[in-house]
Amino acid sequence: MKIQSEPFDAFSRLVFPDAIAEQSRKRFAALAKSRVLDPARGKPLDASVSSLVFISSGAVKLVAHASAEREQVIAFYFSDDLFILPEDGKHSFSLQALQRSEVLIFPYEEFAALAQKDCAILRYLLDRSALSLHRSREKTIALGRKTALERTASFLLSMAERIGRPRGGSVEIELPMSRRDIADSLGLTIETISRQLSILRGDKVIETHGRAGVLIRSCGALEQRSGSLRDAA
Amino acid sequence: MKIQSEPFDAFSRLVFPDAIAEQSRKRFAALAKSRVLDPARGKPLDASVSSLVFISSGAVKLVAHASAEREQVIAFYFSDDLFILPEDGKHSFSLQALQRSEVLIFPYEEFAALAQKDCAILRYLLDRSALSLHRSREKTIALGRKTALERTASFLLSMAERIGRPRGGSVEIELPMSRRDIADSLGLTIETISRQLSILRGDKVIETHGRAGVLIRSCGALEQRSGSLRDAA
DNA sequence: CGCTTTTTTGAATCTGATCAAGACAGGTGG
DNA sequence: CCACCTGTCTTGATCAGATTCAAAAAAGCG
Repeated sequence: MKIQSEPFDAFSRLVFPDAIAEQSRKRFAALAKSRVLDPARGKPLDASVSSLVFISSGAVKLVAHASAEREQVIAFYFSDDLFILPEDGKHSFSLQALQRSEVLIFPYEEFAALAQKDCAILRYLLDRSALSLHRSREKTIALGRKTALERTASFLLSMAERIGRPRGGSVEIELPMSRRDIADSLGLTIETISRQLSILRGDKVIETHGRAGVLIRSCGALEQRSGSLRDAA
Repeated sequence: MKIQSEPFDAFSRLVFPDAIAEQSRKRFAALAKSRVLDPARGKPLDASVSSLVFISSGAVKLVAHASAEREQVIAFYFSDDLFILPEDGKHSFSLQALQRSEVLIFPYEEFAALAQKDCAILRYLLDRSALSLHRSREKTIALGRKTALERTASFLLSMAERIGRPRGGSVEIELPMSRRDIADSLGLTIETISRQLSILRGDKVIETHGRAGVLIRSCGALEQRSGSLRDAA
């Protein structure tokens, strides 16, 4: 877990072209609010206006409150992710830390207006936005047409890709989120998540170590259980 | 249903700033493939590469094939909508017409590269992309945490907003999609959709006329049944 | 008007939710 | 260092909402 001493510098290196004027950089910096989010503390984000959020370090969840007791995790985000936090509309949204996280928050409209002077920045935003959209569509498929086991397998594969550490033929994951978070992300209950993990454990596809540790022993076996296209053949 | 004699002109008026150079316009035009999609004909779109699609007239569905017999409708698009058709990855995607539709197809990478010379165009793309993302996230909430009745109510409200015609306090909708399409969009079966519509009809919230005609007699009553936030209060 | 396709309705089944105990991890204080 | 305590996770039994299977009714078309 790397700690950025200067969140804005990390953001700068990723988003800005090398040639950007120092003055321009400063205008963006003036727009940024830097925050440290802690899992213990309350809800950090007023989503009264659409924001652009950059995760400098840590891990967060974007949560939608469907109603009083129903929460839906829209997405998980990790270091170097950049995404749009929507303003509250039919549902209310909030950003919650899974672990201590450093984030940078920009008002979306102002940022886009400023970026309109430099196409490279807009282009970067567009591509990140397209990636978010692609992931959201994959989630739609999972929630709409996959069984509990398939959703769980897909989730593990997605986490392996994003935060896993390859260990020979296996992949080791340290899950920063609880079973409840996983359940709220997959549209299931914690009990169901636990049962699916037990099934995968029984099939020797994964090992679990403590609450957070997961070792994927066979990505192939997991893919077969994930309900993706190639398996239908 | 208006018919555009010149799809590219319609696209042009929406996307390009007035000041765009004629030469630049021509370069975009050279990139565009114009197609007429028909419901009867087979699958029109090779999604071998990411595309940008503009619906000049008509109505289409973006479908993901989860596996042999499982289809998920990712989204419906209507006149003047602009969106990204993803290339095939873990799942395969296709675009299918709900009615005769005129569409414009651009290769995404080439379009974005060309647009990089004009920030206003990139900005338009970004905003449309953000809208797609927002709709996709709303769908995630529906599929993850809503009951069959709530999903059906949300669907009708969304269609009322996008293609409905206000009639006093009511809204009249002419649904271009079949029950199967609705079911595939909401992650349910056609039987369940039919049952939910019957319930809403029984409650005098809607009337149905033939297959396609729906009259929302009370948007408020429908919102109460849609499981959105305000109702929890 | 008759034929095909889509939609509606009904009954049985099943997957995942709910309710209810236990087991385990991991932190705290003796 | 270990016993205890708290919150999370796992497992089991029952329940409910949506699916599946089956058939009838309605819509749209030639």
